[in-house]
Amino acid sequence: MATKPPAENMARSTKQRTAILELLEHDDAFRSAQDLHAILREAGSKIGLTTVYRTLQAFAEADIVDVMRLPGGDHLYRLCSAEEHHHHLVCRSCGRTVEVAGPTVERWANKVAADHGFTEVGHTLELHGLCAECSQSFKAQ
Amino acid sequence: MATKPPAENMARSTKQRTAILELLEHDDAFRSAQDLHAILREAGSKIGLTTVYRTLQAFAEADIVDVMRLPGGDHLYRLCSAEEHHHHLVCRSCGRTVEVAGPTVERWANKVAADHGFTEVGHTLELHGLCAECSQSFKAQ
DNA sequence: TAGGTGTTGACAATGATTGTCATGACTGGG
DNA sequence: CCCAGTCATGACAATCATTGTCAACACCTA
Repeated sequence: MATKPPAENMARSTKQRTAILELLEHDDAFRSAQDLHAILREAGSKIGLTTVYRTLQAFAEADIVDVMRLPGGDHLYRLCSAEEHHHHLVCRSCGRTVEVAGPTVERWANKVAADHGFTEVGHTLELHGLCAECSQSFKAQ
Repeated sequence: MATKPPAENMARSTKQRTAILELLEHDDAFRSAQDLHAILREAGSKIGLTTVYRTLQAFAEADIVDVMRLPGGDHLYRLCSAEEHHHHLVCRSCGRTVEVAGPTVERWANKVAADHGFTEVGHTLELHGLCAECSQSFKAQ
């Protein structure tokens, strides 16, 4: 897949934004702003941490990336293919991520909410485990 | 319900721990450590913020309270009645909380995980919306 | 190419949470 | 009932991700 233009609703296309996007495209795991910043600096970029944060935020608002929260509270970002609502199944060893549609959960959530008189219901759901490969390694060991 | 002794696996029972527990017992919404600290100080207690944090952490580890994370990343705590695994349906206006069992979700999560070769799967799920009462208020307005 | 405007980046500021450590409060044994 | 030993407390400093600020800069269009 070729690098997309940074975003429709962001006024300008800059080196920094392009660099961040490219990085995300070659990565199928969630990364933190700090991670991405470190990688970019490592690669010789002079990009600022503030910019990385701002850019990722903008991407998130534009639905270009998905955000997830670590137990510690940090934000992780990942380029997402699916357009519609979906959830993530994340390997807690290698970070590999699978996108999962969850019509079952949506229905369940709506029903439960209705049962209790709640309206305007949203939900957050995350699955985490060990992917096939990492399961192997652990077993081998 | 009478105030329970602070905890089986905490060595000592102190005024501070009892105070925190009592507060949680009279509250059916999630509260932050800072909130609880503020309330206790308001009520004349000289309890320290550090203590509140530590106590809540200990309670959480002992499964005396449930923890949830705000989008901002803060921790919220609430005394929980159900012993088994369950989820929460939280009103984002008044904070009222309903405990919800989710066998449907558990099953779904396990199936999805298995389909992708994942093992040792866990999940986090949260429902948030407007409770019946708050829905009314908003409509009226 | 020139200018206006959106972006950047260094730095300071925020704010929740955690670490530290001397002082103080429980509890069981005598 | 009192004492010692140990665990808990609280004031304070330290962390650390994230956000705010603002002058300097880069992109895009005319």
